[in-house]
Amino acid sequence: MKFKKENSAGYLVNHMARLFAKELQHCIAPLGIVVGQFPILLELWLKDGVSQKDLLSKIDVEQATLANTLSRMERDGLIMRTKNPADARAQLIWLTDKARALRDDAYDCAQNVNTQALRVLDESEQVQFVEYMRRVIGGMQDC
Amino acid sequence: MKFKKENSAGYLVNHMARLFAKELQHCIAPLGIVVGQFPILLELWLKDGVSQKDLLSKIDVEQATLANTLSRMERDGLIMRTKNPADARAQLIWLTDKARALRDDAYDCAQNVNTQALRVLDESEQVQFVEYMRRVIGGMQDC
DNA sequence: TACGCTTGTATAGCAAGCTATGCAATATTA
DNA sequence: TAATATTGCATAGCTTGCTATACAAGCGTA
Repeated sequence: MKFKKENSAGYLVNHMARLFAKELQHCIAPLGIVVGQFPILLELWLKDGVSQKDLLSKIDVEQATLANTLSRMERDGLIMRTKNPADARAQLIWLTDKARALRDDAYDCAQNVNTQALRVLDESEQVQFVEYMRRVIGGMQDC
Repeated sequence: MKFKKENSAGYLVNHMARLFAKELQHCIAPLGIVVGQFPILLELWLKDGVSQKDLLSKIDVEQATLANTLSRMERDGLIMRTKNPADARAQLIWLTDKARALRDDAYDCAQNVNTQALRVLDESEQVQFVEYMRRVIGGMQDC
């Protein structure tokens, strides 16, 4: 009848996620971006001029979450939207120069947070840890 | 100059945490509770009649987050607050009978979610995974 | 072509997290 | 004891996430 949170994967995962987010937040705040925008920027740095739907397929959040985050990014001058000539419902999403310029610094932040966070594990443990997470996520997605 | 989210611990941790929360949410919704209340209930099931400060020391969220969640729990009839005779600033937090009755079902939910989520790992991998998380969290807390 | 289904996006409304700040009650100290 | 500092909690205001719903534009089909 006991339940120890220190042994509960769910509890630990939640706690760890908040610690990661806090660290990343700290590092990217000076760049003028926030954590929820990060995955979107990662995709747009690879390729912009895409529809919201295209973006959605590459990002693991719900459509409504993406739409809201995009609104804030537009407000903050990180993206611009143009008409999609092929479909009047959709728009094309473009990075601004400002957002483009942040890329390398942002990459560095993410790398540093990961490195710092995983420094308590040795090289092979780190690989295993990431591998475990990928497997767990994979298993949870096809339910 | 590349940054792959599939290899980024931070990205995976965040994604995994949302999947866990979604699963737990699903399971406990019929009980009339929500995920943010879970850690608080876990502590109160062990011992209630405590101050907010006592609770805070056992729960890994900020004070403001706890205060807000407690308000919603009071609204939802899960807790009651009484005056603390020893200190007029503080209050004592008590579970209602309704909340007390949910305990075993809630434990089951949490156990089931953990079991399901980790089923892709074998016994020893599960132990390692949890151990890794504890170490990472430990390392991130004393920064 | 007109009707209805599907698709792309937006909006409403909520929970849960954060930082920053306010404020009254207690404690400390000059 | 009066002034000041600390403590316990609440509130404001924001982001990020969710579900549910709305709605216009496009598509398919009778």
